[in-house]
Amino acid sequence: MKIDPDNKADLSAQIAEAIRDAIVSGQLIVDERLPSEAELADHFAVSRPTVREALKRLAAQSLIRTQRGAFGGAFVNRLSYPEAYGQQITTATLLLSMNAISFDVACEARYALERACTPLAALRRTPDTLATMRAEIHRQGQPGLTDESFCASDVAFHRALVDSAGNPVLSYQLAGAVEAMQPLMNMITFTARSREAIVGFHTRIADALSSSDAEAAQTALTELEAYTLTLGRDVMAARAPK
Amino acid sequence: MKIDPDNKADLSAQIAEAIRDAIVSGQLIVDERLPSEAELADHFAVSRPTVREALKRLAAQSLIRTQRGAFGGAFVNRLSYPEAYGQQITTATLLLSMNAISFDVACEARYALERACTPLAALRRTPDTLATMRAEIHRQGQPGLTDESFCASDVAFHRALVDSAGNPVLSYQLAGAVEAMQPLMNMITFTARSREAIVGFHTRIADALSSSDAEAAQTALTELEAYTLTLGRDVMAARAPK
DNA sequence: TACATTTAAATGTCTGACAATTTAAACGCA
DNA sequence: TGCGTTTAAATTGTCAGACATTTAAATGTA
Repeated sequence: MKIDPDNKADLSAQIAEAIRDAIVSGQLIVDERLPSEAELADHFAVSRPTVREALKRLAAQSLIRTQRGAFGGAFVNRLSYPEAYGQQITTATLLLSMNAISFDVACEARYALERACTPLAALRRTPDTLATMRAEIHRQGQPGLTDESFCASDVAFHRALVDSAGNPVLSYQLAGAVEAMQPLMNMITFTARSREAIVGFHTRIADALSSSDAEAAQTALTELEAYTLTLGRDVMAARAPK
Repeated sequence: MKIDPDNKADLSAQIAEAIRDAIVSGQLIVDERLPSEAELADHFAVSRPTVREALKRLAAQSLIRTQRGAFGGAFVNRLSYPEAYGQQITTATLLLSMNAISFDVACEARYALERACTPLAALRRTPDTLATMRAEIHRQGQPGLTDESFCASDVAFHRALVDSAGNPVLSYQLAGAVEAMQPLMNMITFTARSREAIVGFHTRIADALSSSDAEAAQTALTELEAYTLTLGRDVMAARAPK
């Protein structure tokens, strides 16, 4: 873990980077304990608050975890799937909300990625994931549902679809794409008719996966994409009239 | 921006969360200046170092940037694509390296995602992205190339393929999938024969995109996936003999 | 042995100070 | 007045030292 010469950037950022490099390069392995804050301060010739700021940076990225008490300290953290999901989702959500991404572009990306899952999902869907999809479809048909709950159920349905592919890396990658769309979808007011149409598409997708018909599932997804696009465009048109 | 009651978790983590919530919920908008550290310390009734640790957590996630001097301070940062790419890549790389993901699973996810891009790429590929792909193919044919350089060029080729789809959100999502594979691919020793085979697949893909033949591109990608899989399996078999 | 107590090591937090940096305002000068 | 220079103020970056809190090992005791 090397030192920092006469770089004039923030010391805490430099130190964080040095430790991060040590982790990604394998010099520090999972569950290994880092030197104590005092030792790190000594090693880098800085004060303890500066070291602490560096460690907090790493903690924010789930690269380390800290434990108080004797024989506590900072440990290299095994990045778990849930943590990775979470980071993926917040990053994707922020990227979309802060960069004026058009509904069309986000929608296209999302459905393209979901279509990538259907061949695998048709092969590997389990009774479990199918049941989840059916349950969400049923919920989406309930009359009293708010738009937000409908959206949340929509997300749950699509996550089940993605998980059906039985590939955790794929699930991780798509978590951001699916979840980050929710704020955009939440702007849509779902009429009884549009809900009915969406439930219809969902049913077709679930049926196709049940019978392992990847092609039918893709077709239904593509039609759902086109339909979602028209809904989104209506909202955008209503938002920016004139 | 609300306070924290009698939660006994780290104060800096709680404060970071409070500010993050304010950002994602839109209470704080892009380029808006946060209160000074002293004011935040006062507001949350903690000391300045504690506030600073919270701010460093947010800075590590590119949620804020800081500026020194009078009228400096912490500002809500617009998450740019390059930053998002970077986070995506480091997270995906760590997830793969720390969780004993099998080569097969990672490979499957990557090619499934890339296949999702081909229909769009066939429609929208530009002379620019095609030229990049051709250039990388040419480089991959050079004799003196090290295995690492070959890998890097392979990544560049696939990124060009993804970028051909002309959808920045899709490019962002796939950055992790493509780049995170590189450490795994780097374990492979590419013989002259395997390089020739890979260049052949790449050429077929580029040709297919040139002539807007999405189906041919998908077929070539699928065959490349199968071929990569055999290479990876050979390495894994050699690694864990007995 | 089993349980309670002590102790030591580490992180979490606070206080107060100074350094470095940057901008706006004040000032001086033609 | 107009413009360049200086000064002052605000803010983050860093440091030193201290105390509080937590945790597990070591120790003592019945």
